[in-house]
Amino acid sequence: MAAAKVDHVLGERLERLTGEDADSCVPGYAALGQAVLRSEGFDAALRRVKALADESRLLAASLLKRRGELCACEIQAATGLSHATVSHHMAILVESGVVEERRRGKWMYYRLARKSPGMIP
Amino acid sequence: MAAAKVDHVLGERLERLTGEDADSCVPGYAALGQAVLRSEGFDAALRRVKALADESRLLAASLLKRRGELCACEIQAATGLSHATVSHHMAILVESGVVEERRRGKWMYYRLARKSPGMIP
DNA sequence: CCATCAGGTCGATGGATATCGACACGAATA
DNA sequence: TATTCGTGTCGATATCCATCGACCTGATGG
Repeated sequence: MAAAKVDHVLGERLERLTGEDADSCVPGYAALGQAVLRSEGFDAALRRVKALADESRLLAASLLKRRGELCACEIQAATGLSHATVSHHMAILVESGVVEERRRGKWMYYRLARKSPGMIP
Repeated sequence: MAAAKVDHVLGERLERLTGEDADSCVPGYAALGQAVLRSEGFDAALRRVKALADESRLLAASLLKRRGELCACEIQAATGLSHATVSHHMAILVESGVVEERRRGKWMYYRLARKSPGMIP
């Protein structure tokens, strides 16, 4: 676990020379990949980046960062999309935890959530 | 530009009472949306989040964050994907500026790029 | 109570993209 | 030089998802 600082290429060649065949590094890295996939916060981070990985949603988030709070009709005006599409996008942003929503009568207001964890978990 | 602190709902209703029709807030916010879309760094930020908005690519980036540097075959082992798919994913990560690459003989090494700008421009 | 309005929901669809097999290419190796 | 090995490239395909029209839900106003 702590012995991974050596040059892996030399290590792999050494392992091969000592008897292991081509896939000498596979089991260890496969387990590491599975561990990272199941690690705390990976799913949440993936949902956050996926939520922002759309031009319209990143635009909405950027507008919220600049203006603080906007209602759905303003985001619709800024993006030029139909209200159905805006509703769809904002639901994704809210569900991912990037944006918080607040009703006020007929209007729905959106603002960025406080926390800003790094992109890469 | 600095007069946007007032409650937009009251402002919109006031505009409507003063003669403007339903789309009173549309032109201003449409122009704002276009300005943000064309603003410095928006495209780069969009490419970065898009590059990370895939389970395999986010896993690769997370592994690079933990291990510092990995070669293509190790990422292939960790993700369980074909080498063609890994090559495709790493090209996207490199092209977006999230990851840097370095050849050494037959092996291609990847590491995270230094800068980590926020997700939202 | 009825009309209007902001926004949510649903189904269909067109475009984007993740994935892989097959092939190509350069580097190490015998 | 011939051979193996790691990786890039190129279709083809299957899946995902952004978008919108149509309809529905709640709230406001007369």
